[in-house]
Amino acid sequence: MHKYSKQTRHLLAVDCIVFGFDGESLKILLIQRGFQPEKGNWSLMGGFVQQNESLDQASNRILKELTGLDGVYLEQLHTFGDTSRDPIERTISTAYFALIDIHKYEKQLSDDYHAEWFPLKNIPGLIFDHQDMVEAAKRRIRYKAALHPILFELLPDKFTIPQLQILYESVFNTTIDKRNFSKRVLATGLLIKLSEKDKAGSKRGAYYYQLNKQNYYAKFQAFLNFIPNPDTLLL
Amino acid sequence: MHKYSKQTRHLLAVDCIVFGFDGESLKILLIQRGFQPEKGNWSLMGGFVQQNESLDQASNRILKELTGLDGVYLEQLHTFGDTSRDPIERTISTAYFALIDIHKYEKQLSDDYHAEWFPLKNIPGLIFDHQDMVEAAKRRIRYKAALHPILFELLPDKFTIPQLQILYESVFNTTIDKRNFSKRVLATGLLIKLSEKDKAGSKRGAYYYQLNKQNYYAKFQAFLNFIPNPDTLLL
DNA sequence: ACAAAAGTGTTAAGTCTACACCCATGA
DNA sequence: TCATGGGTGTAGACTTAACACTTTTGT
Repeated sequence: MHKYSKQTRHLLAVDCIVFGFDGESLKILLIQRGFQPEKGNWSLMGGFVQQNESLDQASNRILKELTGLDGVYLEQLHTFGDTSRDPIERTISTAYFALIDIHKYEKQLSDDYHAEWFPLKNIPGLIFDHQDMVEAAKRRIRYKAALHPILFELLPDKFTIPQLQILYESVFNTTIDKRNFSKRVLATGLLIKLSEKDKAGSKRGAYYYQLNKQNYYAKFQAFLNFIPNPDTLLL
Repeated sequence: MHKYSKQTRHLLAVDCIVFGFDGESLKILLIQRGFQPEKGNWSLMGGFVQQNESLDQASNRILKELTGLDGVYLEQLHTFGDTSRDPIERTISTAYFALIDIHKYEKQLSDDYHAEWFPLKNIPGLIFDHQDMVEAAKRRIRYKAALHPILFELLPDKFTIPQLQILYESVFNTTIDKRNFSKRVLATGLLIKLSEKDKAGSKRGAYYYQLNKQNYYAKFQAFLNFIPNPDTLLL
């Protein structure tokens, strides 16, 4: 059969916004672009989609090539298609966002890949429309986290309730009463209490918890409502 | 400056899922594909993205060309990029969904464009991965409508509360107590009661309401909670 | 012994759900 | 006059928000 021979063909890229949490604030991972134009400027992890790979495959490949990350939470965000978003040549880019446990990869990212973490409040100027992508990703992660337990993807396997609370507080830029917070999270049935304690944050130590993976997958789509007044959310 | 000359270029399409509500059930609009392959089979409204238009522009153009629709609610849904989704040649497609007042366009759509409405429960076989797109759009509209007042886009300018309730019930495939429903919707401050009544549905007649546009835009992002138990929702 | 963070329970306010009757009208 | 759909209020259950003290332990 014939091909669609009369149609214009386009450059297609994928860009990845990688979120991490270091115990204090939400951060995103940036690299210095390795080629012209804008060589040396801060950029999301991006690359062109090849002929024989799907978009999901492309995002995974690019993330792996540029950061070594593999098998992480990765979700399509939005496709950015303004005609002049890349000044060299028109390129449509599908943005993905990833959530990772920052500590698991910290050294590898900086040593091997020269990627750097920037707190969301303090992002440097980015190339092209990457700033817009970051904004969209921030909105999406907030929106989704208000309803679904995705933020666990940012924590290590074992974590404490105070750590979890700080994460929620920093994502939503709010403060939550710790009594109410712990009641809520425990009521979800998503956490398994371990006997071990984390003594790093205090003398007394805080109990470690683990995700109950079964309940996690089962309840992933259920609404959560960890956040008292989710009025400021945008889609 | 140079172009990205070594990179593969791709065919890029846009497909639109158009939702309408006829007072009984949610429907989507389909057309019979006008060219090979799969000529004559049911299809979403789709077309290729041209060199000098953004994705948003492309979706608006294609919708207008194939249905005459213009200025309607249109939102990007997801980009489908599997390598073999179009058997002729690899094509990446960004899906958009539209919400329209079905009665406003009914005649024009069938007479001029030979587009047909199908109830969501009874969609014919569709070309390529259009079935997946429809599924994704159904999920998205439910999800978003559970939280934001988008369903008003499906109603005429003046509508009654019973009409609105039937719409919500059919989108969520549930039944809602009418006393609680009207309390809820009125409490949002989104509705303006008119003195006129709709006598079509009953002898007594039901009051018409209009959207309070100011509050609508202001509260669009606020969570609503019209739906009693939104547990079955997916993103 | 004291500083610093962890852990826990109660009460009042607010919200949600379930539920039933009267109204207006055209046929 | 009666059948049909429209419109409205309340009480009990439940959920949420606000709030403070005790525990543990390293220094």
